[in-house]
Formats: sequence, C-alpha cells, structure tokens
Amino acid sequence: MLINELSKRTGVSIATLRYYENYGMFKGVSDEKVRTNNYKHYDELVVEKIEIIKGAKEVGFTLAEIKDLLENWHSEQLSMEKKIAVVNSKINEVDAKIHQLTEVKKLLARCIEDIENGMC
Amino acid sequence: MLINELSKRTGVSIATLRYYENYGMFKGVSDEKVRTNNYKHYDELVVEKIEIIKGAKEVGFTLAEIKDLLENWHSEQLSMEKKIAVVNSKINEVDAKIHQLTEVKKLLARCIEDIENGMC
DNA sequence: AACAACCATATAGTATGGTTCATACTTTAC
DNA sequence: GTAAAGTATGAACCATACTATATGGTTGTT
Repeated sequence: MLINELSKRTGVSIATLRYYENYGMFKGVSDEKVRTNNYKHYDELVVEKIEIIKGAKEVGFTLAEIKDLLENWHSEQLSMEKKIAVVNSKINEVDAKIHQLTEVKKLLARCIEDIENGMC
Repeated sequence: MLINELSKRTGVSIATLRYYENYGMFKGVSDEKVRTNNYKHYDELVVEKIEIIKGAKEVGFTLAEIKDLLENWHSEQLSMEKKIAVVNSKINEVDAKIHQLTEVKKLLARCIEDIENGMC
C-alpha cells in the first residue's frame, strides 16, 4: 500500500508517518519494476509496527526507545536469543509501568479519601 | 521546607521544581513574618503532589493533564462531589492506560512468538 | 492535453518540558 | 565581615515530536 492508505489504516497522519520513516522507525520500499517514480510501498508488517508505536507512545515510551525495540526485533545481525532478550526487557518495562500506574491509582484513591474527609 | 530540601525529598531538580511551580502545579508560600527575603516554603502536601506528578508523567500524562487534576483536587470553589468526579475520571484514565499497556504487552508477546518461529 | 489528486524531499515553524545562564539578594559558616 | 552556599527572577537555550509550507514530479480521469 502507499502512504495514503497506510495513513488511513493506522489513523496516523501522512506527515507523522513520513517523520517516523525518516526517523528510522520503519521503511517503505520503492517498486524496482517501476522506474518512473519512487513511490514507497508499505506492507502489513509496517502496519503492525505502527500499532506498537501508537500503543507504546501512549503509555510514555519515547520514539527512541520504541525505535530501539523495533530495530532489534527485525535485525539480521542479532541471534534469536538476543532478539528475544530485547523484547523481553521491553515487556519488563511495560510491567514496571503497569506497577507505576497502580501506584498512581493508589495515590488518587487516597485523594478521594482526603476529599471525603474534608481534608482538602 | 525550602526548595533545596524539597528537591532532595522528591528527587526532582530545583530547576524543574521552579518550572513546575511557575507552571502552576503547586505553590510555595513566603513567610509573612520574615520580610528580609521571599524564600518560599513547601509543605508535605507539595511533596505528595510532586509524587503524583512524577508517577503520572512516567506513564504518559502531560503536565497540563496533571495540573488540571491537582487544581481541582484542592479547589475551594468545587463541591466535594465534583472534586471526586474529577479524580475518579482520572482513575478511569489510569485504568485505560493499564489496558493499553496490556495490549502492548500482547503485541510484544506476539513478537516473541514470531522470532521463535523465525518469521523475522 | 489539462486538471485534480497523490507522492517525495527539504526546510522552517510550533508546542512541550525542561536546562542553563546571568544577575542579584540573603543566609550561614568561619 | 567576608566568602561560600542558598534563593529568586527572567531570559535564552535545548531536545523531542511533530506540523506546515514550498517545490516539483507522477498518476489518473476526462
């Protein structure tokens, strides 16, 4: 698919997609057979990566962190074990964030108590 | 306590604390009795607020969102019911983020599977 | 062929969340 | 009383993550 469709599929603006591609988050490929243009094509894997980017961003990961993850995930250089280690370490970070969120929730629950007790 | 102690208590740099105060996240008070300076004093409530800021930031809330929460929490203008409603809506957002994180976790788990199956 | 709609690249501008710096006054320790 | 450390204010600066704008080529429709 071309960038327009990719944008519609993912809900991410074309400008942002280009920014991401330029940043190195993923890569579209130009059709070798067509020499008249250099339109880039994106496949389902790119869609998946963008879903990861969206989700991870929403919960506070930076593009640099996400890029690092995605890069390792599809690297030819790395052994299967190393790739798995990278992804697993990200899963641990996600767990840490879930823990952090439950802490915030506790603080907010205490806020409610304080309000109910007229303490603020 | 003064800003130096506040910084040490919270682990947030003095510059950032001033930035937060300036942004309206909380307010220190100058001692009325001391007219020679306008050093600002911060109490335990400020420490608590900063803990909320830290936690909420870490999981992707913006300062504007957090400010909104903190402002309502200690507003004299709002009824107890409204305050509780504001905090509860934030708790719902936290739950939504937890859900989002579990989705990301699923995607990452699928990454692992893909890697194990040699699909990338 | 002409016109809209689409694609690519480059550059500049914007918003957020800070950090650094310059200046100046205050307190504390010696 | 003087040097060192702490505090306040304001402005400049910086990184991240976009967003907009300008320019020019391509495709598709009529």
